Amino acid sequence: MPEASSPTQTSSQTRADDAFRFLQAAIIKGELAPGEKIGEVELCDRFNLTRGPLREALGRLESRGLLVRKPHAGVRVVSISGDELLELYHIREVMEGLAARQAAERMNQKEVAELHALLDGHEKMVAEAHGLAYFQAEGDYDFHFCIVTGSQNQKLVQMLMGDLYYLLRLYRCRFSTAPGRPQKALKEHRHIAEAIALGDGELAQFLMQRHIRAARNNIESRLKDGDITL
Amino acid sequence: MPEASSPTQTSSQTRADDAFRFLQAAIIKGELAPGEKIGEVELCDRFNLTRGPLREALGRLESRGLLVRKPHAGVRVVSISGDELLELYHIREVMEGLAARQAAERMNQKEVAELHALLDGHEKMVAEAHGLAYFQAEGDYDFHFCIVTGSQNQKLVQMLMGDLYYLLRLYRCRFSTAPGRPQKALKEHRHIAEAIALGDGELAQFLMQRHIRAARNNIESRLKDGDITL
DNA sequence: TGTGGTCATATTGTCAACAATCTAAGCCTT
DNA sequence: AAGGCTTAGATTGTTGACAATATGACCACA
Repeated sequence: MPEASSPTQTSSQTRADDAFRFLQAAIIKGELAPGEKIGEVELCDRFNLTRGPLREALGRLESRGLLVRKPHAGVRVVSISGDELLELYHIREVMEGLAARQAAERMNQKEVAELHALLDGHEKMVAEAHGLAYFQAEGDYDFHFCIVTGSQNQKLVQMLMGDLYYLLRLYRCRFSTAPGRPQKALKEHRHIAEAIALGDGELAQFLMQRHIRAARNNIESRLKDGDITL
Repeated sequence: MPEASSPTQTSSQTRADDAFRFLQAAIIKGELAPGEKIGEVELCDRFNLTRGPLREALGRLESRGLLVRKPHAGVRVVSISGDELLELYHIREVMEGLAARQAAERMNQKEVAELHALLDGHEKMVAEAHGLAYFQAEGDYDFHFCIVTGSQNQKLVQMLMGDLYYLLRLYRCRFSTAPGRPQKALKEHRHIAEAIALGDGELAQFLMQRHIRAARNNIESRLKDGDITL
């Protein structure tokens, strides 16, 4: 069992917050593997926690879908099937479509300029990777994150960030990029950003949905081809 | 402070489950009012719980958006603004649209027949209320619940049931019915069910989205007219 | 060898006590 | 009267011990 991310002292308000962060990071990094059964006592030893805050963190991670808890029997890291992954993409499609529409209606000029600048940075990145990768850093530098935030629909942000994104991140690095896909994805991002800049909500929604549907179709065909197993 | 729902002994697996159920019911019934600050010790006295399971229940309710917790400062029942309510309806529109589409693709003939029977029962109910109300019991007898379940998209069910429906139920009984609206809503339900029976996912999605948009528009105009304050 | 029963141990759920933090009341100054 | 400071008490967060439940090892029997 490799040693997990080292917990360093931080400015969080509660130990439960710490616990949540440690565990989530360990899950996303695969240090706690999908399907793996994990025990409270072991986790407490490993992350230097006591059971109270740990249990609270487990509850939060459960509500995010990252863990599956069974009363009296313990906790497993979630493991989702190919079909379930595709269902997540269906949900993502409609929700991010809505986010793009609302972003088009609500983002101001400064924010739109920042979005374009973000894409300029991404374009440089793709070029440096010789078109072989389009890796987006998490958080503020992620295109999708910026659109969802730009929707200014707090509940939508919360649901996507809380319920979907972390779950999807368990799997994202599994999909090596199809040839030419980074440039294409970047172009699609550009089109979406342009629709948003024009305030054309309907078009932004349409383009975002198409973009995510393309990703879903890609995953679906690769699952069928047996290129990927989950 | 009126006495809350009486906790009766049930067959749940943990006291945390009990606590969750008691509290959720009290919130939905308005016994714990929107915006109200609630204290752990008081809740323990009231529901005959200890703080461990109670805190776990509070965490779950927080993740469902029914409570707002602030570290070291306590818990409040959520209170959402008119704008926030309308945002929820936007989300509901796209997600239930997806649910209707997937239900059209996946529900079998028996399930579709049950859906029609459900609507027959609703029609009788509306007639008995002389067109003045279209009250749907929660759970299995709720049209929307049946559609979402019929989508067979587990994550979608979970997100709608876990993140949206209970929140919306805090507010539903606030909206007295516009004249003629029950019959209209029932007719819209019928159309949706017919599209599902035909397996026409696109039409089912369109009709469901229109149905929910109508509800949102109704709420929006009444908020603007000052008919309703939250 | 396979199946069922028993029991010890490990693990999860709960409890009560202690620690940490916040809030409101009281007092003093302007 | 209003504002600021201090402190006691209330409340929330954590801890460790005990209770409840599940699991796996071992044994007996067919």
